[in-house]
Amino acid sequence: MTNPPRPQGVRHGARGQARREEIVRAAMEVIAERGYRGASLAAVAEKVGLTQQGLLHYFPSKEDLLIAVLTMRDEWDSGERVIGEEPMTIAQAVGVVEANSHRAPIVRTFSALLGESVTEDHPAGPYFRDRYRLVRRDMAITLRRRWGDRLPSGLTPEEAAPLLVAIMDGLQFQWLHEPESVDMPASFRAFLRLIDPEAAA
Amino acid sequence: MTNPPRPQGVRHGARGQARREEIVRAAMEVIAERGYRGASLAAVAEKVGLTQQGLLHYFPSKEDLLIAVLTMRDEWDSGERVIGEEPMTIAQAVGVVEANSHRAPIVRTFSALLGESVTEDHPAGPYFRDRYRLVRRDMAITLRRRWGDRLPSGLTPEEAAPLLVAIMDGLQFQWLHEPESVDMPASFRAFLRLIDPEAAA
DNA sequence: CAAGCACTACCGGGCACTCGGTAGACGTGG
DNA sequence: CCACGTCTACCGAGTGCCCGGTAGTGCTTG
Repeated sequence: MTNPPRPQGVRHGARGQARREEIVRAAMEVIAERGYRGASLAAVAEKVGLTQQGLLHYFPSKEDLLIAVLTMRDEWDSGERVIGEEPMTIAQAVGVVEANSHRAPIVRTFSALLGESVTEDHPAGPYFRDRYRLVRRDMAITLRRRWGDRLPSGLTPEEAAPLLVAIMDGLQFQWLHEPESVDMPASFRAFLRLIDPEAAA
Repeated sequence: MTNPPRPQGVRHGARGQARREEIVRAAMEVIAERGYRGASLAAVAEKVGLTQQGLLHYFPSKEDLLIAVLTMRDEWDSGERVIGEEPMTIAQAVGVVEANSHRAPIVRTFSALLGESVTEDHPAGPYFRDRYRLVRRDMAITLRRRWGDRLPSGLTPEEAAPLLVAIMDGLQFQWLHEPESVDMPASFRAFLRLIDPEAAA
């Protein structure tokens, strides 16, 4: 990882960086509760014991805060992997789904953002478009490495990749709406059995 | 007073009903552009050549308007079928996906609403929860009628139903973000091949 | 003392919704 | 046939609230 460039404008010390992370986490919570549009800076500020204007010291605009949330997610769920370098394995994908099933608030945050992002000129629009592009490409690579140009079910990796991504997103919405009726990890594994009946994942 | 009045408040004539439909369509457009939270009554009113107050004459609150949008969708895509009576066939599902791929604005409207609906106390929350419940149940029935208790791939209808629903929702988000990179109907058919390699849809 | 940090005070605007009206269509009875 | 009351349709003005963002000021700490 290269040296993180100065955000812009104000420079922040070590203590400031910790505060920034605290703020981003609070922002994720508020977004989970009310969406990005419904999230007010004042509500985020209150969670970390600041006034709205104090918060604006760290993030000069609401959109900057959103970008920080999105960025943190990338650093987060990429875990050890360096983003855009080595795609995650199928086993790792199962792990992510499993982990998500214990982190409703975070899943809610990004599902809400995904939904909003399809509206016109939404600040998270480009993020999700680029992310989908990347994830589909990586997933196709992963599938090809494991099964070659034809999956057991006869699909090409390029056909299956968008389906895998769609399943993950789609299951999250059903699960968020009725957790007791949808077993997300089990459903995901069922889908993997669809791809390869032999695999134990 | 003793006389139980129409739903509440104002009664509307035939001309009024036409106006109401016009308003609901305009509301769908505005929601597609800015989400429910971002949609202002004034913007909807302007689209149909009314003031915001004139609009409130037809729908006493913003939430009432949302409910009308949701209701219209049910009447709409249920088409000939009576909702909750006869579940749609696989072929009909393919038809819906095909049709959706030519109706980006409507897909955008409901994808945006689905996203928002996972936030706390969102007025569309109960709608989507009930809808998912119903659609999963119906889909399981459809799958069982067609393939019995085990699909060719070995899954039970109850395991496959949430996956089918998830695929439809998930593909929509990818497609909305990059239509030229995602062939929604083709992907959906690919998924059906996953379920039954023999089937031609 | 300067930079980081957080505040008070303020602003312009948008929001859903209310109140109180007006204009026209329509049916009824004198 | 026309006055009258009622009903639908709509608008102008206003209310209270919340929003993101700006300006300026002072505390604290390395």
